[in-house]
Amino acid sequence: MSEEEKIEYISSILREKDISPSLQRIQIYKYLMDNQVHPNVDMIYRDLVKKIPTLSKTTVYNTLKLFQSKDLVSVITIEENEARYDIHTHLHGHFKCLNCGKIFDFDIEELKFDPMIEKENKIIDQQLYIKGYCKECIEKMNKEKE
Amino acid sequence: MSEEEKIEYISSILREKDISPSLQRIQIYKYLMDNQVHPNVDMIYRDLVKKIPTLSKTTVYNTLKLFQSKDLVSVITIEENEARYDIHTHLHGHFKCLNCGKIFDFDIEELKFDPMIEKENKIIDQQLYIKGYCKECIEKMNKEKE
DNA sequence: ATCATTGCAAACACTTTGCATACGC
DNA sequence: GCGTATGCAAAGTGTTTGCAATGAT
Repeated sequence: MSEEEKIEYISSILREKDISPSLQRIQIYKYLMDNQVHPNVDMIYRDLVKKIPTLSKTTVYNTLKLFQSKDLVSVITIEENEARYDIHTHLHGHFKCLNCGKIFDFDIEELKFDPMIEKENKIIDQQLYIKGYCKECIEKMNKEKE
Repeated sequence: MSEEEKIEYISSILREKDISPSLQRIQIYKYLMDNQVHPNVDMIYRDLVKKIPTLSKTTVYNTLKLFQSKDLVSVITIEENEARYDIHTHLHGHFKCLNCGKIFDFDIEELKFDPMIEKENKIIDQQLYIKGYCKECIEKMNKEKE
């Protein structure tokens, strides 16, 4: 997809949700598409302000809140101190390495829990978070031991 | 279990983890035992300051951090803006009602995901969060419609 | 011209830090 | 008496709010 095509594609997604596709909104959405690393507000701001020098953090906050309310992005609260954002896709889990801080996705086949939960309550969003030590950090730690 | 027995029991748990069982620490642990509603720091502080008038929020923060590091409590980050605390027990999920704000536990039989995740990485903690509308709120909303 | 969007600055809320006081062995 | 635990006050950090300036149709 060319850059222009991508922008047109994003614009159509936004229009479908009754969001007027401003420069800032398109770029924030594009950033989330291109950088699926679950960025926080600061990362989004610091990278995009290079392209849009007048950009303010408030706009990033406003836009993400808008996207959230329209179900375009989901918030990941695996970190205790800050929100991270993810383009809304299929159900997947998030693994956070307690050593290097990296957060990566993994596929979930199925979440098995008491079916009454689903029957009695209305589920809007599900998040599975796993914390631990990632493959790379474990290997590094093992090497250091030698 | 009598009150004294409970305090003795908590003291032994703390001592096992090399934590000297001070009045504050015992009462914070007891609060988490007695009130399994996933309180935040403010709830713990507001209730306990009635019993311990000199209590400070700093102590609540310090103590919870200490308990966390000793694996006595787990932090629930289902809320975007604040941490909630839970006595460390068996694996269970948390459901948060987007209407009334209540958070309740539910049992998980099994978490099914790619076994490579478990093989390659070291899992320390797992959290499953579900957000939606709870039974009571759904019933209330349906009644209001009539 | 009007309405929506943006962005600055200030306010907010939760949490952490520095340091002096108080407590326990 | 000495080391740890406590608690006040201030600072820090992520986020929200109020409002004026800007932009789009």
